[in-house]
This record gives sequence, C-alpha cells and structure tokens, in this order.
Amino acid sequence: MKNGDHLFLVDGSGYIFRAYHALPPLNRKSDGLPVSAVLGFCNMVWKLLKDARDTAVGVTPTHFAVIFDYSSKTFRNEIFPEYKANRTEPPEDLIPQFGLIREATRAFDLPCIEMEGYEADDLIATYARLATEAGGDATIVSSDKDLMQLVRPTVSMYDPMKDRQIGIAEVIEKWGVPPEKMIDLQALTGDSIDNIPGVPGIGPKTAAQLLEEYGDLDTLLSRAHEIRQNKRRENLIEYAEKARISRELVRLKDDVPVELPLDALALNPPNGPKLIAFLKAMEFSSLTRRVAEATGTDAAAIEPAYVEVQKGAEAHGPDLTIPATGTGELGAEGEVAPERAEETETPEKLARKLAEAAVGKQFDRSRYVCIRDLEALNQWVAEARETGLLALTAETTSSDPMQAELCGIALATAPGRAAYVPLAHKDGSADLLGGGLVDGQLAIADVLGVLQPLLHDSAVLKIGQNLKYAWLLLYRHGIEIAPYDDTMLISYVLEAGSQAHGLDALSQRWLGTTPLSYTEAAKGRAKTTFDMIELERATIYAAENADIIFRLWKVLKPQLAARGLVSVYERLERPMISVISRMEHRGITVDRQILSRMSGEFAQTAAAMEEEIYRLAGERFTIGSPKQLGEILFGKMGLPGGAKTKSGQWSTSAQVLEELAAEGHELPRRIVDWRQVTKLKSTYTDALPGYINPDTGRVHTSYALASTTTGRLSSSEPNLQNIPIRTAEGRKIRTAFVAAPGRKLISADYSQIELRVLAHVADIPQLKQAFADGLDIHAMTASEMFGVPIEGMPAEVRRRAKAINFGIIYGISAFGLANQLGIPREEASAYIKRYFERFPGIRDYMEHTKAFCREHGYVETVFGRRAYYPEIRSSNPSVRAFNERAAINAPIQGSAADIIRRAMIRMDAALQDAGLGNVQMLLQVHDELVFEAPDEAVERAIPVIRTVMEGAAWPARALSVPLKVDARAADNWDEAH
DNA sequence: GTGGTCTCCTA
DNA sequence: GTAGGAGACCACA
Repeated sequence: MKNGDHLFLVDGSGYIFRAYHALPPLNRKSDGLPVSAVLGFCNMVWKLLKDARDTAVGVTPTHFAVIFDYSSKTFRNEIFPEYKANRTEPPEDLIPQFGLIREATRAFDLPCIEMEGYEADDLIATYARLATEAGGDATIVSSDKDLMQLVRPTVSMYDPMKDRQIGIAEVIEKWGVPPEKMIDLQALTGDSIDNIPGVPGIGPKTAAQLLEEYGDLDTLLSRAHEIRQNKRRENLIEYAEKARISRELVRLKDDVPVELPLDALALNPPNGPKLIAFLKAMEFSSLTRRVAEATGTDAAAIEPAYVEVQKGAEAHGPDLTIPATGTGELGAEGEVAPERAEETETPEKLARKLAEAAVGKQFDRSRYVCIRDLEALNQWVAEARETGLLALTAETTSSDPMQAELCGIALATAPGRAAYVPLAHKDGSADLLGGGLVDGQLAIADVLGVLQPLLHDSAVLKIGQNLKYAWLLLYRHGIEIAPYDDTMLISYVLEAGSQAHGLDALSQRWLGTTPLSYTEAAKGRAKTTFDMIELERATIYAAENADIIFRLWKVLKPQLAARGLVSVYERLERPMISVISRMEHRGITVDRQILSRMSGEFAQTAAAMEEEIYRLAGERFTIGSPKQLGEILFGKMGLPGGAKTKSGQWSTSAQVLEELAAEGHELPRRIVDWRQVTKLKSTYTDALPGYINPDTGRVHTSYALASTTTGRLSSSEPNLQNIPIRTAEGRKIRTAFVAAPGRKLISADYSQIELRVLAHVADIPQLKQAFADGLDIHAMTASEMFGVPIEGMPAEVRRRAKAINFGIIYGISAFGLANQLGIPREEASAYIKRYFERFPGIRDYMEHTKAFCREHGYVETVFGRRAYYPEIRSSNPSVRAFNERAAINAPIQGSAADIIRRAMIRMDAALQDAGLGNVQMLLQVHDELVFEAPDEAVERAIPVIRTVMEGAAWPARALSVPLKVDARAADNWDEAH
C-alpha cells in the first residue's frame, strides 16, 4: 500500500444485523432460504466496488476487506466476564445468513477476515492504523458508534444504509466530543447491549459535558469530588473502577497480530463468472443481470455455484456449514418477497426425495471413459469446473498411502459421467524386471499438472470415499486437495454404530447396486496389484467407483441438513482429513537398535522360561495354545478350573492364572510371566521395526476416522494407541519412540477428561466443585462415599473409589465391579447403591440416557455426535444390558473424543500463529497428543498446546468443569509421558 | 489362505 | 462394566 491508496474495511458482522432489521424479509424462491441480508450485502459491496463515485464516499477503493467477528469470546471476557453476557441468540432466519455473507465475500474475491479472540472492530482498528501508517486512507463501512473512536483525518466511516459519510465533524456533531474522546465517553455511558457497565445516571449528553469540562476520564475521576450534583458525584466515585474497566472494554485493540498483510487486501478486478455463479445460486436475478453487464459475462452460460448454508448454534463463528437444499438445479428467477414465496421445501423432504430418486438408477458401464490424451483430460477438467463438483478415487499399488504408487485416477462429474485415467498400468506380458507399461498412458507428472489447479480450486468441491487415502497420497505429490467432502465420513456421522460405511455397503444401501468387486476386476486374483489389471476392466472398476461416490454424495449430503448433523460433520469430521493425513505423513522415529536389543533379551528370557515350564509340566507342549495349556493345568495337573470361555473351554486368562498362582501353584505364575515376555516381543519389539518406512525411516500409523461408534479414532498398522505403559518392562518399549536429533517429543494429555465430562453432562455439584478446586477426584469420591477424610486415606479405599468411578463411565454393573475389585457381588452392589445415594445425579443421568436411547435409538455427545444402539430395545436381557452400558458410555467417551478432535483441528494453525510452524503433531492416543519440536521451541510450544487443548470445547460449548492438560518434553516417549 | 477364538496391550 | 487392534493358534477350505 502506498500514498494515495484507499482501503475499504467493511464491518461484515455489524452489517448483517443492521441489514436484517432494516431490509424487508426476502426468501429464496426455490427453498425459502432467508437471504435479505445477503442481498443487501451484495448490493452494497457491488455499489462500493463499481460506483463508489456515486456514493457519499466519493473515492474508489484500491484495497478492500470484509471483517467478521469470529466468536463471542475475546480478550474482553478476561477483563470482564459479563461482557456481552446478555447477548441473545440471533433470530432463526438470520442464522444461515452469517455463513452466506462470508460466501458472498469470497464470491466477490474479497478477503474475508476474522480471528479467534478478537472482534471485528479490533481487526478494523488494526488495519485502519496500518493503512494510515502506510500513507493511505481508510474508509470503515459501518455506522457503529464503537468504531467512531477510529475516525481521524485519514480514517472516515461510511454508513451504507443512509449513504452518509462520517468524519470528525459528524462525530462531534452527533456525540459532542471528537473521535479521540469517544472511548472516554462510552466508558462513562456504558452500553446495555454489550453489557458494558459505565456509570449509572450518565448518558451521552452528560458525559460529553463532563469530558468537555475535565478533559478526560482519568482527570474527571480523580476530581470527581468537585462535582456539585450529589447523585452524580457519588456515582462517579462509587463506579470509578467500573468506568475504568468499561474504558478497556470499549478501547479497540489496534495491534492485533493480523495474518494478512495490508498488501494482501489489494483489490482485484471482479471475477464475473465466480460472482455470477454465487448470485445465481442465491437467485438474485436483477443483481446477476447488472453484474453480467458490467463484467461482460454471459450469465446464461454459468451454472449456479454450490453454496453451503450455515445454521445452528455456532453459525456466527466460522463453524458449521449446511448445504443449500439443492445444488445445480435451482434455476428459479426472481427475488421473491415472502408473501409471494411458495411453500418452502424442508430439508427433510428434499433429502427423502433425492434418496428415493437415487435408488435403482441405471449404471451403464459402457459409458465409462478411459482417458488417454491430455485433450480429453482437459475436457473433463472443464466439466468439473462447470458443475463445481468432482468425485475422485486414486487407484494404487498398495493399501498403505505412504508406500502406494499411483496407478490411475478415476473422475466423475455427474451421475453416470465417469472416467478413468490410467497412469502406470503394466503390460500383461511383463517380464521379471517389471516389464513395459501399457501403451498410450498419460505421464503422471502431466496429469497431476493438469489436475492440480482443479484439486486446489476453491470453486470445485472434491468428493471422495475415505478421502484421507487420496489426500495423503496426493500430498506426497505436493497437492493439498481443497475443498472436499467425504461420503464415508458423512455416512459415519449419519449412522455410526448401526451401519457400515464402506463403499460397497453404502452403494447397496443407498443406490441399490453392487459395484464390480476388486476380485472380479482382477479376474479372481485378489492379490494382484491394480497396475496389473487390464485397462478395460480397470476403467470399469475405477470409473464405477467414482460414479458411485458422486451419486452417494448427492444422496448423503442433504441428509446431514435434514437430520441436523451438519455441524458434527463440518466441525468434527471433515477437517480431520487434512489434519490426520499430515500426522500420518510425518510419522515418528522408532529406534531399531533399542527394539532389536530388547527382542534379543526377551528371546533369552522366554527360552529359559520355557525350559522351566516344561520341567514343571513334565512335558513339552505349545505354551501359547490355550487349549493345550488348559489340558495340562486342569487335566493332567488337576488344578481347579475357574471361568469358562465362550466355547466351553476352561479359561487360562491372566486373571485365572493369577488366582492359581496366589494359591501357591508354580506353573501358572511362570505362564503369566512367559506370556508377558512373548507378548511384548511378538507384538512390539519384533513387529514395530517392520513398519519403518524405507523411504522416510519413520513409522506411519494409519488412523481410522470412521471405525468406532463413539467418535474415537483407531490406529492400525501399526496400532500406536496400545504401546505398553503399565508395567516397567513394557514401558521400556516407549524409549524406542524417539525425537529426531535436535528435537524433543512433547506429550500432552488431558487429566481425567472423561470424569470431567461426566461431571458436566450429569451435572454433579460435588464432582464439579472437586474439579474446580483441583482435588484428587478418586479420593474425594472415597471420602464422600465412605466418610473417610482425604488426608491419610488408605490406598485401598481410594483404589475402590477409583474403580467405581471408572465403572460409572463404563455403565456400571455389580457383576463387573465385583470382578474388577475381586469382591463379592453383594458388596459391589452395596457400593453402587451408596454411590447413587451420594451422587443421585448420576443415577438420573443414567436413567435419562437409557430412556432417551430407547426412544430415539441413539445417544448424543455434548457436541451433537450420535451413536446408534438400536439393540437397546432387544428382548434378550444380556444384549439389552450391554447396549444400555454402551449407551451410557458413548456420550462420555464420545464427548471426550470430540474435544480432542477440536483441539487437533485447531492445533496446527495455533502453532503457526505462535511462530511455531516447526512444531509437529505426530500421534493421538485418545486423551493424549504427541508432538515433535525443535529443542529451542519446546518451552514456547507447551503453553500453546495446553491452551488449545484446555480451551477446545469453547466456543461451541461452555463446560461447567475446567479441562486440565499435563505436558512434558523429553528425548523419548517414555520420559515425555 | 481365511476366519474364529483366546489372550492381552492401550485409553 | 466402555472403546479399540493385533498376534498366536487352530480348524476349515
């Protein structure tokens, strides 16, 4: 920005409310979506951009930005917790417009700026200052008095609804003080809407008069005793501190660490097609026409954009998006006033209609195209740009996206319109050296070169099934797919627990068709890699999958809105794809030498143990065979059997063997020890080195996003969520998880997160108080239950209370608790009874949860994620009881899972903002995150990580219990944890 | 080779 | 008592 440049700063959030109340209601004709503020906004911005000379501003902007509030919580809440506390929820028909106006901003190709922790006004103040310092001018498009303190010779305001400019003279005229005294004036008068206290009895007139007389607030307050009017003097003295707090609330922060520099706000010529696509989606016909004329664009040739609609509790933040009801088919014209609007179609009706329409549709495999030249590929790219939608799948040589080589890419741009681009298919007659490639395939680099802009194009939604796989694969090729949707995750949000989410299952369930199986495509050789499959079959298989994904998306996406699950998908699922992909891509270093040494030691120990076991048993047998072991112990040696397994065998579980050992039997003791050693060896020290990726030298686990009922992740190949920790021997395995040289591992874990969630959801005063006070929660429980003082409490008493606390989370039963504690069932029953007497809220919560689940078939987390347990209505008592326990557990486990997801989603940006872009999140273990950081960044990183994790529920939910995170850094995972 | 069973590792 | 993944064994193809 340079001398003479002019920056326009539009107060987007302020405009929304003002336009909503000032403009007549307007609904989109095709679906009744309320859009009056959106139209007002678009008209206003268009006018500012095109006809600034005709408005009171009289200048044409060179720089432009639209600023929004991010959320209601800012640094002001720390100064004054009640700040904006009496803010009410926005009206129902305004909520979707928050997101739409952000979309509109993007359609205008204008920067859309918001920042967590700051209000729009602070960002505006910062940019206005920056513009002035750069020698330019700024116009703040707003009429909010809170912004008037910013007015100066280089900064003015413009009220777009009255077409009126506000400069220094206008501020003085209206308020009786110059702009620089507006802060003091507002500090005195307060503001009931924002809940700023001010001084009672002082309004704008008196305030202006006082400031005129005394100069400024500090002088006034220090000389308040001089004031003659009794009541006014008393109030000024009594409320002096409130006035000072008010001043800090009112004073705008003009040094926000903004992300976008001033130069990034430079105005570009309007992108006619992009803007028109949005305006058409909104069905603003006259503005569409005006924009088309001004930009020389043929509006008729442009398809309406796919526009997502925000709605729900978080809609005034960047949270939550809901798809518009209908995507490309909305051809209706006219900006319809409500009285002319036809009966609105509900999301439910539309979703049902689309679902019904999709079933049994033809799949014509002969129409799938095999793309073998760039011209054809470009044609498909153009199609995707037109529709704004692209379903895709990557075909590769491996199920591990960190090792897989790309064989081809399948695309779909409409139902039935799908193609396959073979890239690296091998000749069937290949020799042992790998043979030649099939002729006529495009080069990977060329194809990715053509696709990259499309995969990055913000106007084209990329749709995948388990998109994480393709995302990570292409990330390895330097491509970050965005924006995107994932049919698997949509299905998971819709039906976690009750249905499968694989492509075949979804296809059968929603489309009524079974896709060509991989085995069929590979002519029965299920093990051959995809590059060995001939092109014709490969095309059918891959293109059909892309086709199915496209059709599934058309059916599934509207279901989210219809079932009120958009926020779950948008806030908890979709963002995880890029977050998890990056984590998997980073991997973690595992020290081969350490594991190899341990394996050797374990081998020796195990061998010695085996000899001793054979001696004690009197024969050699397969110790690892529960069947053979059972025969030795309970047959040959005649030991008393304990529990039976499902298949009627005597159980040889550790618990049974421990009991026998406790009775003095030597062999069971040795078996238990042997099992521990061989378990550690086979599952960990032997297996882990095999997962070290030869290219990266690190271990890259795979996190499943849609495999649990509760919302937890799962980890596999290898599972890094079950690395031993409980025994000293096992724990040593963690020393093999190391930081790279010059770096440290940081482990940050939530303390008692599930019990905290329980205290919140079940609303248990004693638990909440104990957490607020930072007490030992198990000791507190014991003290409450058994009347034992916390100090000097016997360890056994605390242990029992701890078991009960965990039992509650797991949906307690007397049987389970008795088992866990090794006490009679009657005693366990008595404990539970006592617990419920002390904490009746827990019993209420459990009963309420079960009843809710029986009625609805699902339960919900704090954030609205659903877990389905239809079998809670089973007539089989044990099935029913099992589902009841699961239903009690799911909201607790699931809410905790949601919280850490939210932390993970925010983490990278938070670290980046703190200048810690070199701190990398590597692993998640349900309540723990593991990072790798350069030595010198560790001390700065820990507080950032802790802040993000402890604040992860906010602003979606205000937990009534604090979250606590412990974090530590070391060279290896054992010492860091 | 595949799938079921048993056992055991984690939160 | 909740939620997972994996290795070993073993019966079946």
